[in-house]
Amino acid sequence: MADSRNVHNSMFQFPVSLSAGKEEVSAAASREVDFFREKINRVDGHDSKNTSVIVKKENSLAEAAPRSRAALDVNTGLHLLTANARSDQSTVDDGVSCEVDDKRSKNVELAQLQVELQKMNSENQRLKDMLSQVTNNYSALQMHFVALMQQRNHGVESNKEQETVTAKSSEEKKHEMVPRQFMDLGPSAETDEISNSSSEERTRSITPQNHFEVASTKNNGKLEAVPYDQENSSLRDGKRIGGDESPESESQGWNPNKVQKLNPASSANKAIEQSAEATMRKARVSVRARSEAPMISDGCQWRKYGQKMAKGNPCPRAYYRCTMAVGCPVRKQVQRCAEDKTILITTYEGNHNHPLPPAAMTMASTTTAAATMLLSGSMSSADGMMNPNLLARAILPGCSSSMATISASAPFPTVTLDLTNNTNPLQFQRPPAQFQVPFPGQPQNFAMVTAPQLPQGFGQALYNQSKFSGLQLW
DNA sequence: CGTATTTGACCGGCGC
DNA sequence: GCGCCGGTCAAATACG
Repeated sequence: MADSRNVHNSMFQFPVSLSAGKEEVSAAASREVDFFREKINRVDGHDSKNTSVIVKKENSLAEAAPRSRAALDVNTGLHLLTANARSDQSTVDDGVSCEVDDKRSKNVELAQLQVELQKMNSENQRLKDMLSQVTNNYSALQMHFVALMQQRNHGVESNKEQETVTAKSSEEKKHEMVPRQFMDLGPSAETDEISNSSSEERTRSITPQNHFEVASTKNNGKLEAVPYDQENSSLRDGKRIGGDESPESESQGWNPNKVQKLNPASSANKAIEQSAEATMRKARVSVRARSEAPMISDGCQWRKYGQKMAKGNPCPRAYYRCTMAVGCPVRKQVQRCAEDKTILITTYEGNHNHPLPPAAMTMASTTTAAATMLLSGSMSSADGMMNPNLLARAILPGCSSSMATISASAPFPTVTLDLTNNTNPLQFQRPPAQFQVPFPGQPQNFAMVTAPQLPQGFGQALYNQSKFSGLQLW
């Protein structure tokens, strides 16, 4: 619980501290299509549909202020209010005779209202935080639940999968009794099954946690030397209790092969988790959205490091890496759809090793959730599609239908989130091995991205989820 | 002048 | 082994 609390603290703090940065990012990327701007504005503007709890509060306050100011006075203890109310009354009843008093009382009333407003804002913020915390806990629980469901399923039919998965090294083969060892990026199952950790560790592992200092200090500027993402780091957390925090072990996660060479005496558990990390690194989440801009704005800072002509597509593919933190392993590819150049395909890879502004957390949590869900259930072609519905529902619970595609085809498992509002999404890019999953539409908790082109209901649902769950995975 | 972007070179994986 | 291809690097260039 202590860890969990710390996580919450950090999560609630960094959006505030980074809010200015977010604005800068948005300003700098003014030409980008900012999918989250609308949501942010709505957050600030207290969108009524999405923030029902908060809005309820605000509405009641807004209405209460003019109507029953006396009642508010009782609550706030501001005696001036009563006087103001009386002065109001006098203004109505005897406005001509007391002009000076009326002016003064109006000023006082104004000041008092401002005080009230400030109080309400602070309380609103507090409520927001509380709600985020609750949502976060809920999300963590659901993540854990999904992981456990996958775990149960794999417990039944994991032999074949394990043969495939563990064929990579003899060391790993020694641990065939450990289900989901390779496919599980979810820290929860890892700690559950391998380290038999306590519930406290489990809670921490499934709770978003950042180890930014570790990640940033251990790398020397080379992205390849930074295997860390938050989930991986939290995954490691369960193991790191053992005490191995050497930079060498840090770098091992990036390349499992190198791991074996560098540290032949490493335990199989390590190999397992390193493999999982490497797999997580390869997990991809692709977002399709209509955009005239060269790149969608997802709240992060990106630096272009390459551009290539991809085969079969006249449009070049641009490669970006996240520059919000030194050594952040997250990269993304941006490419226009060959068939429909208005569609921008953004593929995210990896997890951020740093706090994100709220706008970025929307997308980031989506991709992380997608990747985690995908990898927790799709590491082998036979098993990966075992429960696509579960995965899909976890990632995109608010989608009505045909909004996401889960692909376990080579080379990397990929989740594609289609925001183009097409009735037949991904018809061009979907390889035969891919799955397309319809989603029953009950908004739950995972974040999602939205685009201006989205139908209102969908956008709202996504916004609902993203606003609160954006905090949960990062 | 510092930072970001461009772009050709390079590298590793993979199929033949 | 060779060539193709995707991805990355890094020097050159552009930009503010």
